Amino acid sequence: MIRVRFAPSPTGYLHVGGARTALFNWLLARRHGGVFVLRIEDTDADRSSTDMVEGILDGLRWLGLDWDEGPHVGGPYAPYFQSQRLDRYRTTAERLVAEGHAYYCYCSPDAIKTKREAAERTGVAWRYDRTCLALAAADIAAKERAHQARAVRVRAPERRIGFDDAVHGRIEFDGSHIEDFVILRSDGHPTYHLSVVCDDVEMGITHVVRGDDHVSNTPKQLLLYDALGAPVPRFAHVPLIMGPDKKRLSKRHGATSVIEYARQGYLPEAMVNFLALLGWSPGSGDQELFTRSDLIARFALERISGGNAVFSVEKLDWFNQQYLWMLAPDELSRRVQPSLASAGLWRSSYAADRRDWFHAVLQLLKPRAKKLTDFVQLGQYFFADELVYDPTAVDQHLRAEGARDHLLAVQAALDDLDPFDVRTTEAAVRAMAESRGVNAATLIHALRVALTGRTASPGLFEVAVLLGRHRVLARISSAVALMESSSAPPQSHPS
RNA sequence: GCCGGUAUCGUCUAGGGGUCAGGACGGGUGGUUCUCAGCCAUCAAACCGGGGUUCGAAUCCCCGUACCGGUACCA
Repeated sequence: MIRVRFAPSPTGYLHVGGARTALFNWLLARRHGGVFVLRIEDTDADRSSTDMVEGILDGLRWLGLDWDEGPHVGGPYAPYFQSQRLDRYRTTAERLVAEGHAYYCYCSPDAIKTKREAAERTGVAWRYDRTCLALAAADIAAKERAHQARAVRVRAPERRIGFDDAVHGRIEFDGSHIEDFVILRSDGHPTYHLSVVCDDVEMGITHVVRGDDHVSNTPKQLLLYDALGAPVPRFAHVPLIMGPDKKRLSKRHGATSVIEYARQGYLPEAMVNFLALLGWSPGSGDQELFTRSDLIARFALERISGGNAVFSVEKLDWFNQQYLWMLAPDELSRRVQPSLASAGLWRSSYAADRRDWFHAVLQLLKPRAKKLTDFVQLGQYFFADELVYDPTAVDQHLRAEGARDHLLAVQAALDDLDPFDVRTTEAAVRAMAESRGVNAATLIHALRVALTGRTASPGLFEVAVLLGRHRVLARISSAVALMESSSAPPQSHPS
């Protein structure tokens, strides 16, 4: 039975890199009918908070990565918060000392820091000098009597140590580079190495899938597995996600939190598809779009790329657009609702008697939308009573020669058109253009600005019909009024 | 500095001793058209460098270089 875990430390929101690591773990578990454990690594109390924990859980829920054991759901190895497991780490550390795998170190962090800095100045690679390993029994007794603070260090053997990584293959380290590292701080808190290994062992984790930044920690943890007499899991170190400048992805590259992408109108299914293909590929075939079950069926650690990958918002946008288009009308309207609501443009009738109309509008706008939030801007003239005129558009098409008369004529023609549909409105406008001796485009452009306030929109006649005769006529009047009221200083809008 | 990892179009990648080095995003051009988007067609764009091994290397080996990560009583 495969057991994997995602073990975030709640010092921030769920980062896209963490999200992808979680996704890979989840895919592996689902692929093999295993268990996906969520464990919170909050041993660093200063930097952790319960708000952050919930933020991370929200991110995972949004992506649809459900965990089988962990916060809220519990499980046979509860608790799943490391801050509630501190006694186990302490006990384990004591056990390692008792068995001779570790020893107490009374050196103060400051003293060590001083030594290290001195060593670095002379260009020598620093390792803890084992001062306390050499302590005589009497010295130790004296320090104990004085209640001197002590940390626990592992006694690192001088042998080559390596492992077979699922993505990188064999990775080996020379023991001479591994120092006697601290596993239990003098305040009784474990360091990362101790807590991960303890928990991974106790929770029966079979595969450790984590970021590449952990490869150099692995030999130390291998030592711990060995000292504990525990079976070593299979490791898979997945490459990091970078910004467009190839630097570690950070806020200055844009959003890094998955929840931020949710807010920006991205769909979780698009994010999952995008993230899955960032550093992983199913191999054969040119397919880019994968459903969740496709991904589960094809996922394999061995197909994860070895190199870092650049996060491309452009490609994410494309995925999002693809998934947006696949949404059924009802589903699309349900998902667009929050964006419209926060812009103050949502009406409950859109889900009731005006449902069909609303669906038709979304359908018309859809090819122009990449994100859910795009519908706010794209559909402003459908959803708001007050039209927002783009000054450039007004200058260009409304203040044009004869525009006023053209619009008035079109208005009259549309007034008693029956029926009022795409075919009839188009025919009427084109006929009007011909009788007035102008290009149909001239009338269409002016009319578009009058109806939408802008130069770009879906097909003008589709827009007109969905707006409805009443609003069309009214907006033409408003446009004419606008021309008359502000005709004196035509285009005097500096800056 | 030391240790570890990685190197195929701008980006994500497929491939892997003999291929026209394939796809996708993005970009260019043309078409459709009332604008925008979309759609259709089409183009440009890559095997980090140097040595080997081999009939043949992008692919295997070595050496460089670049980039990324680590080098804590952070995780």
